[in-house]
Parts: sequence; structure tokens; C-alpha cells
Amino acid sequence: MKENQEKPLIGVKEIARRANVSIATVDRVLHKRSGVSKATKEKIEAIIAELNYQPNIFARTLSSNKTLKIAALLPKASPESAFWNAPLEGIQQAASEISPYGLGIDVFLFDQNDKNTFESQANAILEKDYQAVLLAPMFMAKAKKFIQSCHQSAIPYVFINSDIPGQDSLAYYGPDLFQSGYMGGHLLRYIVPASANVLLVNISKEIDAHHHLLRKEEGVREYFSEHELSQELHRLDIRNTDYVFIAKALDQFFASQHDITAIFVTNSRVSSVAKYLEERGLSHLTLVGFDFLPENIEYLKTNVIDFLICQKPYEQGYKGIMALYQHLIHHIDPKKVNFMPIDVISRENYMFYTN
Amino acid sequence: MKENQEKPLIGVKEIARRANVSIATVDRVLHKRSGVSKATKEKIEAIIAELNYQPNIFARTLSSNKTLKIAALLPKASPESAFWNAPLEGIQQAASEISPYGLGIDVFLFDQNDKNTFESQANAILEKDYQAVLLAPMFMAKAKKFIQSCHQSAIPYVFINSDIPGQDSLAYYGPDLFQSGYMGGHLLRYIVPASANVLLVNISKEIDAHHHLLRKEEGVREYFSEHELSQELHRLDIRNTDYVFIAKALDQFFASQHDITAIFVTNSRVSSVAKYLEERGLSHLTLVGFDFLPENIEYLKTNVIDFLICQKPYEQGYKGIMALYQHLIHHIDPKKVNFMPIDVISRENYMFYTN
DNA sequence: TTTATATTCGTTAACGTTACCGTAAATTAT
DNA sequence: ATAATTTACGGTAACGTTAACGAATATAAA
Repeated sequence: MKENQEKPLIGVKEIARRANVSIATVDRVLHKRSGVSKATKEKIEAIIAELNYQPNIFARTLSSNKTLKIAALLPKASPESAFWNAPLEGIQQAASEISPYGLGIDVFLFDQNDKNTFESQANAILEKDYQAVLLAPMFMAKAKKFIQSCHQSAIPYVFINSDIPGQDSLAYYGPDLFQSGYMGGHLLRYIVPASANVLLVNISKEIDAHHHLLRKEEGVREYFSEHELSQELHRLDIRNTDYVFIAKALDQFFASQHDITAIFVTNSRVSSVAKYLEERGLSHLTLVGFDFLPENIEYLKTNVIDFLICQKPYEQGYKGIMALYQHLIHHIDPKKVNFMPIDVISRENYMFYTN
Repeated sequence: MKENQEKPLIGVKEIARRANVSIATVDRVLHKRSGVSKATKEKIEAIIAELNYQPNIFARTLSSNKTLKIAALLPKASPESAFWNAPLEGIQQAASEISPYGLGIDVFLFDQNDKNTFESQANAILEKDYQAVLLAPMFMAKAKKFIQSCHQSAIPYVFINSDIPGQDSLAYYGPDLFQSGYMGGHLLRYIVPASANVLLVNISKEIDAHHHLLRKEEGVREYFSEHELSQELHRLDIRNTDYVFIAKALDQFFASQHDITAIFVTNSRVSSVAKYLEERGLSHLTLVGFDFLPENIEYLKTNVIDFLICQKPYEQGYKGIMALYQHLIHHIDPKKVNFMPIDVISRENYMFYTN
């Protein structure tokens, strides 16, 4: 069959020969199936360990001809926030790379302004039969319920973009939210006088007590307190993502507060604030926010936004899928927590950034 | 054998059935072997195209049990420049990921201060029998000769870190050298007054007419000329990487030139210049250089170095190997030119950077 | 003791592709 | 005309692993 020379590789056959059993018995031990006496089982396990047996994945996959399916659960990108396009592209790239190995990926999108769509999509995943799940656990309570079901079905899952620690996920790929905020604090201090007052803005329909935006805020506050900065740190929660609503909330804030020098927006909605500042002639205020989105870049170019903090959203999706693939096929488990680098984008370098 | 249900996948057997031939004949067509009449060949090819047949890689690899070998040719990291550790780590990571698929990678290291070691290592590769090559083509002439041999043996090769365009490599993963320099110019202008004079330093034993460091210099000059900057741009070539030699060269330069405000070092040796500036009490000069190396970071922390430009050296190695893998195994070819992002590292964000 | 039921293990076909070997038919040489 | 050769194709073992099936032995129930 082959003109191949060097091949002293060991397989089930060799193990069986050394143990004086059939390959079926070796196979039973390998798959922890019953029907093997304790004595022979231990003998075989010893030989497997001694030879450091590595099963041939090609033969394995060819034989047990099962096609694995991975589900990805993440927010759909909206015109108002294109952020989630990047993780999706990473997922699709990973999908195309592993599809020749019989791995299929189905994407389930939910509306990040509506908890219920998360739940219904999660249920849709549970009804079908997936071997692994990648998810952005945006809504703490709903997400916990979902992964509990996964856990019971022994379905491995990885988180991207925000973590829920202590839920024995296979892995997490995303920002260190606290450090993101800390970095934001650092940048603010870098460019405004130490005496300046800072406004911190959370824009999201769903800000509950456990929302991940709040972790970023904690980071900012930590930086300020660590460095004993004297300025005030105001906070404004805006529970609506429409521009008119945001503008009204900011108008209201600025009506009673006039000495703000810098604004820190805790997510990618920073372009809405930029638009507001431009319209009100407040472009001179320092503005820091998140994510490499076209609309944000426009305001970066025109000096309305000063810095953007980015965390490789594409790679979050890509690496998350690849981790599941390695786990399913090669039984290689990733590091449990994988923080993305914290990239700082400015007018100086945005043209060279890749998300 | 299996409890599997849905599997209407098509293989050689189905193609053979439809064409009224045996699978052996289909196989002959698939591998462009002789022994098939023109008529049946065309009939089979039509069916293959119609069904969009994708061979089962598992069965293929299992059957033709050949183990592919990739050679990687790059400089060895020296204590004076740890830069090449990062690409090597990327290569090793890729190696561990693809080794379960029977791909082996051998690394050949040369001394970047000695062209002849490049040549001898290249010859060592040619003598053995590798199916693909990854290389950092540091020495234009020697590299061209080497890849010519590869080309004749139909061995695909990818470049990392610096490109030689027009040599039909499979791909290039590395910086856009010109844009790196351009970015450096941008940064210099960002932090020094427009009237300040700038010194550009090339430190390398091998600076010939085609050396890639010169592309960076062109980028700097382009930025300065595009923006009609009035300041002088001095240049200093130092053809020795020992610190004492570098210090002497700089002493000599500063003896006749006193009004320098900023220094741009075109590679990772910037720490040597930083050391010099610190020793001579010139730390106030603005210093920009390349690469996220421990010694450079130290000087970044202590304000001697102001900015470092980095270009994902780890990924260069990783992606280069993965491209060869995709090419060899799946016949999927990458984009021919893949520029790494241009990352700007400062005191503000170095703690979050990953190389 | 005989029969029923577990427990333990071996034989073997299949997964889809590759490529060696054999052979009938077509072509060329004698 | 027959023999030698070339062309065109089919049959099939093998790659290493999986798991269905059956058989043998041991243990429990009658």
C-alpha cells in the first residue's frame, strides 16, 4: 500500500499483543466501558501508560463516523452596535477551518436588549443535540440556568466577552473587565489635569446588579482611589440605547453639572456620546470608550473621541471555538481564563489596527 | 458499527457507481494518474464537479500513512536580542497543535550576524526531504538562492518577518516594514516639537543595499516629507551590536551634533541606545524603537524609551506554520501578503500587551 | 445437579481512501 | 496471421479504531 519506511508506531494491536488479550478488550479499557476484569484492566492500563499510547485520530474519526456539532450563542449585531460582528467572524473563520474535520457550528443570535430572546435561543440549543456550546453570558441569571442544563447533559461550554467565574466552564476568552476599567482610568489621568472631574457613563437597557459593565466601573474607581486622585467621579446610567434618549439624559446631567472635563463610556456606545458632544459644541471634552467600530473610528479621526480600548473581539470567537474543537477531538483542555490584550487605539495608530 | 442516522455523504464509491467504473478508476482521476481513457476521465471529472466531492481527510490520511515534515529556518535568539524567541514559540505552539495530524516540524537556527550560517542551515534543509519550509529571509541573496532550490523541488515556502516580493512564496506573515517606519515618524512628530531634529539609527552587522531595515527608514522619511516637516533627519549606521561599539559610535556622533531631540532606532536594539542615554544623562531625549522585549520594557518603565512598535512576532510564526499546514493537508491557500497589526506600546499599556 | 443469569473476552465487519496487482481488450510489431 | 506490448480498467488488502455480536466461562438460582 505504501512506500513508507519508518513506522514503529504502537496501536491497539500492539497493546493487545503485549497484554495477551484481543483488541476489543483494549478498546473497552480505552473507552472505560464495562466488561473487563479488574486484573486485565489494570494490566492493560499499565501497558498503555508505559507505551504512552496516543490513539490515531484519523482512524478513530473514520471509524466512529460521528459528526460533532457546536452551538454558538451570542448577541446579534445591530446597526446601533456592530461590535458583535467581529466575534461572529472569528467563529465563522474557525468553522471553516475545522469543518473538514467534520465539526459543524450553528450560530444562535439573541437581542442584547431583551433577556427573553437569550432564553428562547438557549432553549432551542438544548432541544437539539449539540456536543459543545460557546456563549456570551450576557444575562447572569438566564445564563446560569442555561449552563446548568449543559452541565447536566455533560456538554462543555466556553464563555466569551464576559466571564461568570466559578461555573466550571471549559474556558473564558475575553477582557479582564476590571483591568479594562483600570486602563480607562489610567488613560483619563494621562490626558486630563489631576483636578478635572470625570463623568462615567453606562449605556445599556439591562444594567442589573451583576452586569459586567459594572466591573469596568470598579476598575476605574480602583485606579482613582489607588492614585489618590482628588477629582470627583460622577456616574450616569442610561437605560436606553436610542440617541434621543441618550442626548436627553446627558442634557439633564449637564444642566446641573458644569465642570466635567472628561467622559468615560463603559462600552461601545461611545459614538452616541461623541455625537452629542459634537452637536452641543463640547468636542473639547476628553472622551474615552470602547471598541474598534466604524462609527467610533470616525469620531476618533475628528478628535471627538480621544481613546478607544479594544480587546480582540475576533479572536474571542475564534479561540473559543478552537478551544472546544481541541477539547472534543484531541481531549486537550485550554487554560481556564484567557484574557485578551488590552489595546489602546488613538488617532496615531487606528489605521494599523486589526480587530 | 454505528448508531448514526443522517449520512448521505458522497465518496469515491458513489462517484464510481454513477460513472459505471470501479473506485480504482475514480482514484486514478482524483490523483491525475495515467491509465484512464479521455472519455471516462472527463465523465468522472464531471461527476466530481457536480457532486462537489470533498475527499475524507481521515480516510485519506489513514490510508496513505505518510508523515509530512516542515522545516523552519530563522535566526536564533541571542541574549543581546531575544526577539526571535517569540516567533519560535509561535512555531512550537503550531507544531503541538498539528502534530496529532502527523505533521512534524524541525527548526533550523542561524546566526543573524553571519550570512554563512544561514547558507549552511539552508543546505541542511535541502539535503533532507521536507515537504514545506518556513523562513525568515534575512539575507536577500542567500535566501533567493535557497528558495530557488525549493521552487525546483516544488517545495512550498512562506516568509515571516520580512518579505521578498515577487518570489512566488506561498505567503508572507510579518510587518509592513514601510508602514512601520511611517508609524515611527508619526509617533516622533506626535511627541516632539516640529522644529526638533531627529536621529535615525540602524544597528546591524549586515546592512546591505537590500536590507529590510532600510524599508523602515524609507517609511520615516516618507512621513517627514509628506508632512513637510522642516527638521533635519540625521542617520547613523552602526555595524556592530556590542554595546561598547554602539556607545562609541553615538559618542562620536554627538561630539559633532548637539541639537538632537529625538532618536528612532529601526530595530529591537533600542535598549542599547537607551542604556547609552541613561549613562550619559540624556534620558530626556525622545526615544522610539521596536519590539516587546524585557530589556526594552525596563527602559519603557523608566521613561528612557517612549514608544515601542511591535508586530506580533508570535503570530508570525504561528500563522506561517498554520498556512503551510492548511496548504499541505487541505489544499487551502492563504492570502499571499499578511501584514501584522502595528501595535504601539507605551508606559500606559505595556502591562496588557501580549506579543 | 441442572438451569438461568452475569461476567469476561474474542472475532469480525465497517469507516473511505490508497495503491498494488492482475487481466481483458486494444494497439503495435513481427 | 500470431506474438509482444501498451492501454484501460477491476478487484482487493491495508491503514487503525470502533462496536456489534456471539461465545465461553463463572456465578447465582432452582
